[in-house]
Amino acid sequence: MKLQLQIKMNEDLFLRNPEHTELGRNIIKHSIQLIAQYGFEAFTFKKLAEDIGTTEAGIYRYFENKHLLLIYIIAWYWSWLEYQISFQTNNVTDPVVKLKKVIKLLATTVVDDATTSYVNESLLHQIIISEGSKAYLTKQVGEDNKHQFFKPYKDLCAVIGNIILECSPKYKYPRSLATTIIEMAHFQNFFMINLPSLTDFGKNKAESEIILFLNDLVFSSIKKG
Amino acid sequence: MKLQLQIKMNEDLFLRNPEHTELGRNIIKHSIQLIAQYGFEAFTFKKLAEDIGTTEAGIYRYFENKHLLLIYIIAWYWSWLEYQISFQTNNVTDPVVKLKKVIKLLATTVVDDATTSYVNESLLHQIIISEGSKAYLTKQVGEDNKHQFFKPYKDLCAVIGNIILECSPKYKYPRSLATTIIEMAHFQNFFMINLPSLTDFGKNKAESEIILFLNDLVFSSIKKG
DNA sequence: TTTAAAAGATAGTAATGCTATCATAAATAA
DNA sequence: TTATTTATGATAGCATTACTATCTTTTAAA
Repeated sequence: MKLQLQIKMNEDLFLRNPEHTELGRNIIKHSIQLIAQYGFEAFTFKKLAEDIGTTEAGIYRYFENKHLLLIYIIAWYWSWLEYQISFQTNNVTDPVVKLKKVIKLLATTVVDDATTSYVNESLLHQIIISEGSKAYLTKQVGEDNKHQFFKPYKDLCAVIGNIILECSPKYKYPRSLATTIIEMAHFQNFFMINLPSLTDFGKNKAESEIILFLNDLVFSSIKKG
Repeated sequence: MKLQLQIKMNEDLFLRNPEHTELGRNIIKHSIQLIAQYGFEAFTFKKLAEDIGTTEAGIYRYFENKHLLLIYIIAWYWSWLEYQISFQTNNVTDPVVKLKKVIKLLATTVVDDATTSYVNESLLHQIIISEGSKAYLTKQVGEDNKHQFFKPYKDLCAVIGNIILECSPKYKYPRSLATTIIEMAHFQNFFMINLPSLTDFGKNKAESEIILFLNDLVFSSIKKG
């Protein structure tokens, strides 16, 4: 049985739907590779076009600019991750077990998912860590938000917030704790690799330790009164 | 009694020390204003030069590029904040009281400090919130780190980590918790203003609630076992 | 098989991110 | 005080980036 996972993306993100054409799928695939390789600042549509073997103008027919392309692939990731979470926590009744699974999913380097042929989730996870917050840390955040570009991130945050409430119905800050888990799963990873003295994981550089830290943080917060 | 607070900056950050000349101090002053106004991406040396009334080439005599200028002003802020913390927690013996003061200092919008004539700390605080992580979320982070550009941030993290250990000597993740407090003090603020559904502070939009959240997070983590 | 949609090829333009040079003003040392 | 270093101003230029426009050819759906 071979399944293709399809994620419905916000139409305002693109001029032409990249999923519908070979070139479009190549834009997604190669932009993930190039952003992971060069970083978002040094990534240009010209390099992307050369990498694909098309022209700059060709890319502009799909995406207005590189910022919207970044938001696209990041939004795709959050949607994909929400699906992963709902899949992996399906039939799990204990919310504590659910929350632990969520933390593990957030903090673990993803393996490439074969049901999405042109997206390399592993590279995408690296992009989320290094470039993820650049999607919203801009002056246009308000405009972008009006277009609902951050809905997948918000939905994920709501899902996690609800699991937190299942664990501890009286906990006062489920959403802020959810964003804290999400952001810290990535920031601690970035720091561990690049600025290890900002963390307590410099010696082993193991994701498992980030998971232990996050579990400790989350469950001591929500378990008490 | 009039005091001038002087912060010793890393010499590798600039070509010519901006503190030593009128133009240099203008570069710092106006870059803080313009980055706060336009955001870092839209900020250019040309706009800065026009704003000051000098030429682009003039700016380049002080800073190699805008990324190093950003690191400069952010590093300045962390150094200034570490000084504020050491000043405000001086003579405080109870580490819990100290840590609460630190959280408050991190999460509260700064008022302009008159002892630093050409730096507007209030605007700088806004820049830290929106642009702070862009200083290190780059492909050059390793190179920049070799030059010790992030030392002020690391020092602050160490100071806070030590206060955490004073509170709870057996706590396992003092540095990661310190970076979590620092980053979340700013991210929750950004979210509260720009993407409020990612937080639990959307209704009142009050910094005091972020402080309550962080206090709850931190003290439940370190108080047990 | 026509015809519309997508892609390729090429050009061009304003802004960005620099570097270089030469003249002048201001500060400092001889 | 003069000499000379140091900082600034003024101007030019250049490669890259971030687009927009147009025209032709290929591909694919009606």
